[in-house]
Amino acid sequence: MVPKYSSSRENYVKAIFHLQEIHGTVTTNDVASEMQTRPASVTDMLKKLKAQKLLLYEKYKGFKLNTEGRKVALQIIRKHRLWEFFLVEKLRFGWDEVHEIAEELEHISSKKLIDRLDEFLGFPKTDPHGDPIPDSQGRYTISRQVDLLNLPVNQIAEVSSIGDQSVEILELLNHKHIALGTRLEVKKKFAFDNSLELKIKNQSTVTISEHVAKNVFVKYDDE
Amino acid sequence: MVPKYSSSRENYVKAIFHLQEIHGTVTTNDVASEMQTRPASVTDMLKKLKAQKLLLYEKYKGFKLNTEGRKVALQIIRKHRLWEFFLVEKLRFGWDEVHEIAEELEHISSKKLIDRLDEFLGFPKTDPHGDPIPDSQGRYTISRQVDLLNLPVNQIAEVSSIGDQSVEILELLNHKHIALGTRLEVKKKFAFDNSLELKIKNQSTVTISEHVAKNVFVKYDDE
DNA sequence: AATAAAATTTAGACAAATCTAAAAAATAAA
DNA sequence: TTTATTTTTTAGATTTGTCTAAATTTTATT
Repeated sequence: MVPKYSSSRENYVKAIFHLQEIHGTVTTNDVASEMQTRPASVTDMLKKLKAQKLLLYEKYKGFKLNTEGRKVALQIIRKHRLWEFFLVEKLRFGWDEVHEIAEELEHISSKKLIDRLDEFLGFPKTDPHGDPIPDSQGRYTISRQVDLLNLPVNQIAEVSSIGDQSVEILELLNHKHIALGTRLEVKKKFAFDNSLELKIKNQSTVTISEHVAKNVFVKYDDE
Repeated sequence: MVPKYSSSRENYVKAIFHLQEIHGTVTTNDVASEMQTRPASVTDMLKKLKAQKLLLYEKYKGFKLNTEGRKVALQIIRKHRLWEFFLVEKLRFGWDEVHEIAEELEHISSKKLIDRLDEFLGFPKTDPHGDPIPDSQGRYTISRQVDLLNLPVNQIAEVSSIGDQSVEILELLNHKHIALGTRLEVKKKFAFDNSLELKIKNQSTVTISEHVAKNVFVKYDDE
């Protein structure tokens, strides 16, 4: 009934996973600065993670998680993001205040708990920040979040957030039937003023200015 | 943002609180056997708790929590019981499987989290085992859980659990309109066969056998 | 009241996670 | 390709929580 890995070990695995997603390979200093700790402490932990067979590591060379390590990382990320979703959707927290609490909750060990929570929340695909939530097998779909200017033409996407929170832009978007969750695609880009022509799914075709496009963020599945 | 007390310290405080509720005063051996640890470890921790001013302790004498210690204990108990309630009511766990998970969740530090959870759950007064949940100030109403044979005559009480889980007893109780949460009182006790006459609140008067009475547990506010 | 038994505490050790300061290895620069 | 710089690792301490074995204090029993 004792957790397989300590909170500390889990935090290292999570940090390494995060860094190797960005840079491919990971260094001791990277981890130290990511985790606000000392390089010597990182080295100490690397040895333990290697002994536990979560890590490919030879001293003075770079390192990365092996398959088992990635599996562990994805389960922690799953827990973190499901708890964040819970805090925002059920307990009415703002998305800016949930991270710290989820840092604690992600270390609760029960697998059954997290699977039941997932079900209770309706199997959400992304957390309140738009990041994907791995399923109980660790599978997830990478969705990219970009503003409309950077959305490839003919790529179907879903509105995930609005940059500018002014009443004015919301009024404009509302008029054009664009809201959070709306599925749409860019049909044409006009180089002259960077305005866009959008096809709102199952709806009309509308035109928006560069200024608006910059403030509408969408996500779409990669590949 | 670091928790004020470690999980280990919190577990000791909780155990001491539990024991002093039962026996008034607490001994080193009591705590050791309650926590499945060694007396020497208890002594070590007592010193730390005393240094932290949670405990009245002189060596070789007994000890007990001071006001601050009791406050801390009640907040942990509050968290434990609210999480148990959540697990049973929202995530459909059985009450026999929630204790261990709540042992972990009770150490999550955010006060705001627990107050929001309390609100989300509708400010429940008791956990799934019928034990009282302290409010955010640590106040709670003691309710006693007894079987119907031991319920004083004319004492209004609420059905809190059923001992025997057979289909047969549930069918019988269902027929007599007795369910979890039903409010009732004992009007008459027949010494001949220990059968009881009950008044179901806002409903009929019914008679049940000793066998049934033994398996129906109720709770009522003390004093 | 003296002694036996039980409870409690101390002394000293250990594991986990962290740190500082110094040494070693790898990389960059002259 | 030496030398200088940066990165990484080691050596040795520290803190927290735990343990065993021995010593001490309290309580119970003749």
